[in-house]
Amino acid sequence: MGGQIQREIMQLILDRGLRPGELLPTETELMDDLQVSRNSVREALKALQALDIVEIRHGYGTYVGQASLTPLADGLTFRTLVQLGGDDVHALSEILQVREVLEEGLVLRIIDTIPDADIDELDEIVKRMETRAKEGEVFPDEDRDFHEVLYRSMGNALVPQLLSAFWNVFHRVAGARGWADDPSPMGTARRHKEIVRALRARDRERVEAAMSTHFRGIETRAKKAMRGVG
Amino acid sequence: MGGQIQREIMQLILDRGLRPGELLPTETELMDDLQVSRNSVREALKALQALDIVEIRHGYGTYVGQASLTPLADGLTFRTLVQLGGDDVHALSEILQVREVLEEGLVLRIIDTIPDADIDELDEIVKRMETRAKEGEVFPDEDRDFHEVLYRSMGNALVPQLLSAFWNVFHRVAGARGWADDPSPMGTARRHKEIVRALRARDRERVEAAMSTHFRGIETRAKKAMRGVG
DNA sequence: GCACATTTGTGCGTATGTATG
DNA sequence: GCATACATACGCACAAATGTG
Repeated sequence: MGGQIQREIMQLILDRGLRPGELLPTETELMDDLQVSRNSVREALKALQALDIVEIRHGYGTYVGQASLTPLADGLTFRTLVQLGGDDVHALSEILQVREVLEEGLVLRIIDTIPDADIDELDEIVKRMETRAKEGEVFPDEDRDFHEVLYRSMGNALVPQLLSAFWNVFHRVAGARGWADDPSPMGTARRHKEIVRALRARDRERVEAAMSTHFRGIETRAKKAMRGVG
Repeated sequence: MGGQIQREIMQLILDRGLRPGELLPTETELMDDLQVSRNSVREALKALQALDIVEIRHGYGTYVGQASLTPLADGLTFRTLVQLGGDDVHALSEILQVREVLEEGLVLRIIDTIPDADIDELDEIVKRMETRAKEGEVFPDEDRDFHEVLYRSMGNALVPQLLSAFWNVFHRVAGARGWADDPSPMGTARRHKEIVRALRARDRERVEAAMSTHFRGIETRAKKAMRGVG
């Protein structure tokens, strides 16, 4: 089997109780431990690096990785581009649909419990969005921060990583295809502002409507981009 | 940069418009095209294989992969085990929480549109569950099929893959930790049956309640397992 | 700044395993 | 069985990056 050595290295990490950030044995030591050649060790490490299970630093050593969702973003990006290449724009709307279902469900779970401090922070982010929008600029970083702060109070580390992965796919595909930036930053800022207002009012129906409107905005923007270039 | 050759190979696939299942250039051809050694090509291919972007068949050739969510399942499994190793059972409940939000949102989107034929198929799956449960057996395959058929009518290929990835993580972690199987197959079958009944009645509130109960069952089962062994 | 050891990165040669004709 | 073509695996040598003294 090709993935045998990979599994042995993963098991070695688990057996020795190594934690993310800690140093792995050197390639030479792994050769001795697993009784395989250096090339085989390196191929296994490269595969594990692609999964963010290990992190390799030239001239220093190999660490246990964070097992982030980077590989998910990589895989989905490639998957989308390959399908777009075959004249299929369906893949991107599938990702958008999953993200929408997730966020509309998530926001209802935090509506009663999100601290006022977090809502204040969302307000600040929206203010920055508005400032940039007035100058005709786009604000991908603020957009990213917004959705991260929104679900921070859940204490679920997987949620922001998953959303971030979807977000990355969307923007990387847009970049690779040469699509234009958000054509209406003012509208995007306004839709985020309405989410914050609805949240502050702790108004369930209004929050649902605001989040739904937010995603209609993204959908429109994506379809425009596809028509415009693709 | 380490991932340079990987990106070049990905770009090569996109540039040549290769589709999943099609044959890539041989390693020798890639050496010539990219002007790098065989080892470098192989390490890049191994990394892409880990992401399911290429598929390597010994003695035959390298194909464009399906870009499935296998890497997500691998990464989340490792992530969970590493954190459990550090006395942290939080990671698994995070995954469960995301899956719950997803499924509770998804089921409301198909409630009015799922074809009667699919509901009939769900009924058949539940009947198989009951048969096995009566014999004291567990039914992981039927469980898997149930949630796949449930969302089939959405026409979103990402949904079942994502749910399947989460499902795999859950069961692989359980296996690696030596946790016991479902202690109450009858209860699990009953909860699935109620979902089908609520769906057939197209009763929104009842479906929500049934899905929520279903996840309370999984949660209980997981917590029991953790207490029992971990 | 400099020399040195350690570690990962790259390249090449060769032998072996596997599928096709 | 044999020949061919390909992937797989191993071992060695040297280059490049990093940390230490």
